[in-house]
Formats: sequence, C-alpha cells, structure tokens
Amino acid sequence: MQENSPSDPTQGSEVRLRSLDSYEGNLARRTYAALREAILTLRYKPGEALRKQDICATLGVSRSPVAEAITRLSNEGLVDVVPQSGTFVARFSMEEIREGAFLRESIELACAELLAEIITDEQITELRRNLRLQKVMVEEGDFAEFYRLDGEMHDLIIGFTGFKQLSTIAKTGWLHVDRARQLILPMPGRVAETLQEHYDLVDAIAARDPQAARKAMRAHLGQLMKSLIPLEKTHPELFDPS
Amino acid sequence: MQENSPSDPTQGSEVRLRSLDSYEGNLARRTYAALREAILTLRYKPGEALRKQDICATLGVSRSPVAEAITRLSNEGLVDVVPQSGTFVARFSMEEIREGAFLRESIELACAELLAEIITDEQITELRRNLRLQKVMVEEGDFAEFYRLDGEMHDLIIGFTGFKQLSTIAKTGWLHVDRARQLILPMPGRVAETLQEHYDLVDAIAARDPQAARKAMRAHLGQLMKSLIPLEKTHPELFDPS
DNA sequence: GCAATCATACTAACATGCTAGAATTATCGA
DNA sequence: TCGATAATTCTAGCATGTTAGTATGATTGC
Repeated sequence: MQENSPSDPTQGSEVRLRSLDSYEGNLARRTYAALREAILTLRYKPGEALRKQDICATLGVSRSPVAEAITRLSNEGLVDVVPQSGTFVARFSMEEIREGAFLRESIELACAELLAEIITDEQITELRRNLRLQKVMVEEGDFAEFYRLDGEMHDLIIGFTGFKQLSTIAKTGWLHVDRARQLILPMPGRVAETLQEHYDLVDAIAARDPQAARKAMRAHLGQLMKSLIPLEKTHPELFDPS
Repeated sequence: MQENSPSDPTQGSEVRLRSLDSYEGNLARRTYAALREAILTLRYKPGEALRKQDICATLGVSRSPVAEAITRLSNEGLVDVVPQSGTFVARFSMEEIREGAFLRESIELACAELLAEIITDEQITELRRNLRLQKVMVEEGDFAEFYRLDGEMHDLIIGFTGFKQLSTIAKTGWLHVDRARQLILPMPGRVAETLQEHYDLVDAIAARDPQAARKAMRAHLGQLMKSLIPLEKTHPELFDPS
C-alpha cells in the first residue's frame, strides 16, 4: 500500500496538490477544489488514506479548511470518513458508476427533449461551433482538449434549458464516471466514434426531434458504459469489494 | 422583520429546534438535521437571519458542529452565507422550485420507464398497499400522513430501480418544492385528485407501459406546479426579488 | 514460537481563541 | 434637520487546544 519512496516519504503528497492560488473562494473552498482535482485525476489513488497533517503542511493552511473540504468531499462520495480512525479516498464502485450514468442520462434526456421545443438558432450555432472544435481536436489527437469540449457540450445542452443548478447536479453524479474514465486510454477509433455520436445528438436536437434526441443520448452513454465495465476486471484493486 | 415578543427575545429560537436526541449521527450531523427540519417546516422563515450563538445555546453545542451544519445547508441552497456578515434562510425562488420539480420529474420519469420493464409483482403489491393507506388517510382527512405516504411512494418507485443514491438526489432537488408546499392548505378536493393521479401512475407502471407511466408522472407533477405558482403573488415577501 | 494484553501513536470530532471585514448605531459638523 | 464620519458590535473564517476512540506494535505470559 505504501507507494512513496522510502528516502523521502513526504514527496508524494507535495507534488499531487496544486497551489491554492489556482482556485478562487475562501480557503476551505480552495482546499476542496485542490483535493477534488487530485482525487479525480487519480493523483490520490482509490483506497489511499488522506493525511490531514500532510495536506495542511503542503497547502500551508490549518486543519479547519481541510476538515471542511473533506466534509464536502464526503458528501459527494469521493472520500469515506471512518470515525476516529481515518479518511480514505473512495474506491470505485460499478454500482455508483452505473448510478451516476443513469442520473446524467435522466437529466440530459429530459433536457434534450425540452430543448427540442425551445432551442434557439443561436444556441444551435454554438453547439455546432463546439462540435467543429471537437473535430479539430480529434484530428490533432489532443484528447485532453477533446474531453474538455465534450464536457462543455453537455454543459451547454443542460444550460440552454435555463436551469442554473441542474448542471452542477448532473456533474456531481458524473464524478465517479469521470474518475473511472481516467483509467481508459483514449483510442483514436473510439474517440472518432464518440465524436460521431455527438454529431447525431446535436443533429437530433437541431432537428427538434425529441425522440431521436433521446435515442442518440441513450446510445452515446451506453457506449461509454460499455467501455467502463471491463475496468472492474482489469483494475480490481481500485474497486469496492462487493 | 423582528417577530419575537419584545419581552422575551430568546424564546423564538428555543422552541423552533427539536432536541438533538431526536436525530442520529455525530453532533454536526444532528445539528444539520435539526436546522434542516426547522427550515423546511418554515419555523425559520425565508429571509430570516440565522444566529449561530442562539443556535449554539439552544442546542447546547459549540460553534464547530453548527458551522459544519450551516455549510451543508448552504450546499443544498437552503441558506445563503454572506461572508463576514451573516447567514440567512434562503428565500423561495420560483426558478429553483421549477428546477427542483424538473429534476425530480427527470429522475422519476427515467425510473418509471425502467421499472416498467423490471418491476416485480411483490414490488407492485407494495405500491398498491401504499396506495390503499393513502386512500384511508384521504378519507380520514389526515393530510400530514397522506403527504408522508406520498413521499414514501415516490421513494419506493426510485428505490425499486436498485439505485441507492438516486432518491437522496431527487429529494435534495425537491427540498425547495417541499418547503413551498408547506404554504398550501391541503384542500380535500385537491388531495383526492392527487390520490387519483397516484393511482394512474402506479397502474401505468404495473401495466408495464412506459409511455403511460411518463404521461401520468408528467400530469401529476404538472398539477403540483400549478398549485405552487400563485404563491409568488400571495406571499411575495417570502420570495426572492427577481 | 505464539496468543493475549498493554502501551503508544495515530485519527476524527469537538471546543474555543483570534482576526478581519461588514453593518449598525452614535457622534459630529454644517 | 440632515448628511457625513467615527465607534461599536455584529459576523464568518481561520487557527489551535483538547478529548475520546481506533489501530498498531511491543511486551509479557505460557
């Protein structure tokens, strides 16, 4: 379990957290953001213990903001707090991943259906602009930027409904999916397929066809889940024993 | 704004919070539960300032658990924290209410659709048992118990999908709707209609008819929203200026 | 060598002191 | 009388001391 170099046991935690300057808000919020990013990018490994003292020392803050940050992470299910014992990065759970995908599907299906009635031409243009950028990134092989645009597109779709909080909720449920997705090496072929699925989805919305939008969204998320399921066998140590 | 009796300004806060013995978990969690209940039942009025000192004194705890509780309430949008100034019970916002209803509709539509394929006979029996109890409560005029059963039925529907967290998320979005619903005096006629809508919904699920289930769910939530919209005019002081 | 017990070193949880900033009130000036 | 300014009193946010419970490792008894 101990993966740090014996010669310098503190190094591991120092390099994993970005400086708080990178974030905004009060100390607690920034600490939360730093930890969250480190967990989602797997710089903190599932099952690993979270050492408050190290975190305090690394970030240069006291225990208060760290404690508040951990409380929030616990609410999101990214860490497990064991009373009087310790705090651990949550392991993956295929159950939670399925649930997060189902939640997002539920929300986006409803949004896509609603949008098919109310979407404006400008909004369609914005979606298509995003798609063009996605295409460029696929061609250039910049997968990181592609995934960022992917997330942005989903955000746009939800945001166009006019609801302000919905995107946050969809993303929170999506956290576990996103973390697991870090383990998948992006394969050019699959990424191209994903892009095509995005085209289908936007086309359906632009055509103001709710049924087609639903179908496209289902197919898209179904493909993603298909790529995640094998992870439980290839990385069993990162998953909840269940 | 000051509604307490001038002769005893502390009384107001004392009677509004139930003893922490009523809840379980650590102090912070119990404090959160007590405050949450008081806010949702409108014992704390929208717009009102939340006095930490009073809360500490009333519950007999220090500021730490109260601060953590308020942080969680802030995440849920039930209170607004103004830095270095104060914490206030969030006012109603028709926008948020609509959004909460949309979220719940999204989730339950997806659940109802899924259930139409996988629901078991025992689960249908359990839903029908709940409906019979609802009917009794309508006949006896026990609206509080009726609403409890209402919530339980929605929980059953979501729970039958096998997803564990979904119900929590649906409820969190529903918070604002539930709080606003406290303002509506239950009218026997409307409650009977609601019961009928519940029958329609369960019938559609039991008939394993996803389309009918969707339609019934839509109609049900649509009726509820219709009863909430007038509140903004009848209780403008409880709403966000927008 | 091995199991049970005890001491030590951790942790989360809670209490409390302190600080900077906002809001309110009181004071002053015209 | 009224407007501007200064003092007081709030608050959230942060730091830190304290406590109780857990896990680990050493020690003892056999």
